[in-house]
Amino acid sequence: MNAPDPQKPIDLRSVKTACGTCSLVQLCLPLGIGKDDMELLNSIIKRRRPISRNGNVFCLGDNFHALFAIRSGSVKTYTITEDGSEQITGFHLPGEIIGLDAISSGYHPCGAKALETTSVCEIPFERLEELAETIPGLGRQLLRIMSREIQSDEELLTLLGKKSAEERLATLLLSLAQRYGERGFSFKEFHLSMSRNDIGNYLGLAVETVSRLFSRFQQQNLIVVHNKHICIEHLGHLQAIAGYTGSPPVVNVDANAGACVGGKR
Amino acid sequence: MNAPDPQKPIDLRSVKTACGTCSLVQLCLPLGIGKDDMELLNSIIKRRRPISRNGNVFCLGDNFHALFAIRSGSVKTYTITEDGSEQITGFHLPGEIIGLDAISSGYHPCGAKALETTSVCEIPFERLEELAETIPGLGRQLLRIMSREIQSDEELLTLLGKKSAEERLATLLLSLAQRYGERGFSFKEFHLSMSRNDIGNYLGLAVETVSRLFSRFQQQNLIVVHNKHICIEHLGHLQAIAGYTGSPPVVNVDANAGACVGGKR
DNA sequence: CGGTCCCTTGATATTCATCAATATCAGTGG
DNA sequence: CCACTGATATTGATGAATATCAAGGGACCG
Repeated sequence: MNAPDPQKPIDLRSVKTACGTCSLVQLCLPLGIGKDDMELLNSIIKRRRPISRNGNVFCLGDNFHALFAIRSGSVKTYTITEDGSEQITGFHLPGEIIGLDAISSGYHPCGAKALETTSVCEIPFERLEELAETIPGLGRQLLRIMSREIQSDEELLTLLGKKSAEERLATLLLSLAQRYGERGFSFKEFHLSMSRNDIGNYLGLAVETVSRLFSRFQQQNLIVVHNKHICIEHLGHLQAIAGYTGSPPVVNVDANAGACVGGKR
Repeated sequence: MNAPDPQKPIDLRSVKTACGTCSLVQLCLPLGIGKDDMELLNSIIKRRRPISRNGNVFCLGDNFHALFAIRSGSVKTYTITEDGSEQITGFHLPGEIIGLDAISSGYHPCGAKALETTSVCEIPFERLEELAETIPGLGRQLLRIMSREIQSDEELLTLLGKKSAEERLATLLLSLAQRYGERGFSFKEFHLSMSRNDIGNYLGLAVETVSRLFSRFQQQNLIVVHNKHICIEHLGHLQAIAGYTGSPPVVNVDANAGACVGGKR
């Protein structure tokens, strides 16, 4: 069930113990804070026992009291629309923080469900805020993480607003490839922990369309698909499909626009 | 070129525009911080001269050095995709903070352009971070604002991923109505500062579709349209179209799922 | 081994984009 | 005030992309 780990980048035992020895430290909350401070952060974090597939990390509507960092496994976050259908808002891999959208309202506008057996670190938010007052680097990193989340949501907006079905799936595959790569796994060969249904839901497509696209991509020798196992054969070509036309993006189209108010370019 | 110097103590203009007397204080950054602290915050904020229609608040790719709060007018934020086309990521009204997506990378992944004559407050980010270390409430409010942004992006994702053209336009109209209402304007009658093109772009629809929908909504007596002036005639019906089916949304569909790990409901 | 769920593939339907023509609006200058 | 121009908006006709419906095939699990 678990993804293959070719280089064994993650020693499970050490991951279990503390942020200081967690291999995800470069991706996660403690990035850029000192050893002593890390110890403090470590002391407020609760490591929970693994959640099995389809288990909830938190539920839609839950009171917000903590953020969660994914230690291993993977998670989908989703909302339920007024008519009862689900919209998946993200797939999350180890090192990513979920629950950020709940800070403002005090309850979770999204639910989070494990796609496979998953361990998470629970980070009580009040204590995190207290800590951030004494560790400036921590507050900064939290802002950076939230900013990155906003940025990635914006990319997803573009995907849903402008891209064709082909472009959408190619973009998702490349995103997963890159993120697996950043985590020490192979970027060209990985396991999809989510169902076709989830993929379609996330990309705003019908399941059938997703299925057809996988078939088409395979026919074109872009990828090899075996159930949930994906192998990317032609990264460049896949990037081309995802929207890298190769043509240089024209940044400032309108010549008549005034200069920017805020700042030098 | 430069904004009026906020340091001068009893300059009428600065008094007029200071956070302490700004009508947007309930919506904006200073919410929930004390009078003295407000003065501090006020001292780092630069008020810029108005930007005329189509002028840039900041440009795509600019180095990030400040957030901007909208004081009056309205702004669209947008990215340019690889193939050179624009995707609008948001319309922003007074009291809203833009530029949050630039914190993590240090440059602006979105541009921001005035839809009409617009004034903004420039909030240098480094100084804001310094200040947040001494004013805990400020850091908290910043997190809340970012969280709200994430939440609203997620709603937009649902809109683009699941909703029909009709639902999308109705949702946008209701969102604008509500936000104008919160700002003390009429919620049932307002002026669209953006073009049909912008609306279509934002909603992931062709201009022609938007135009047809306006016509159809008007035929159905839901709204009255005069160019850019909108009057909502049947709020309830519009809400129904936007997705409020009236049927209670079933929150926890799956009975077999495990209990939530994080927290009590 | 049988049942269930998930995935795939084909045929048809629908929504919305695109193309094209006209209409309206906002400036500009005579 | 009017005529002129370019941008913006509306409306109709057509087509393409993708959803929906339907059926069969395969994987996983007890």
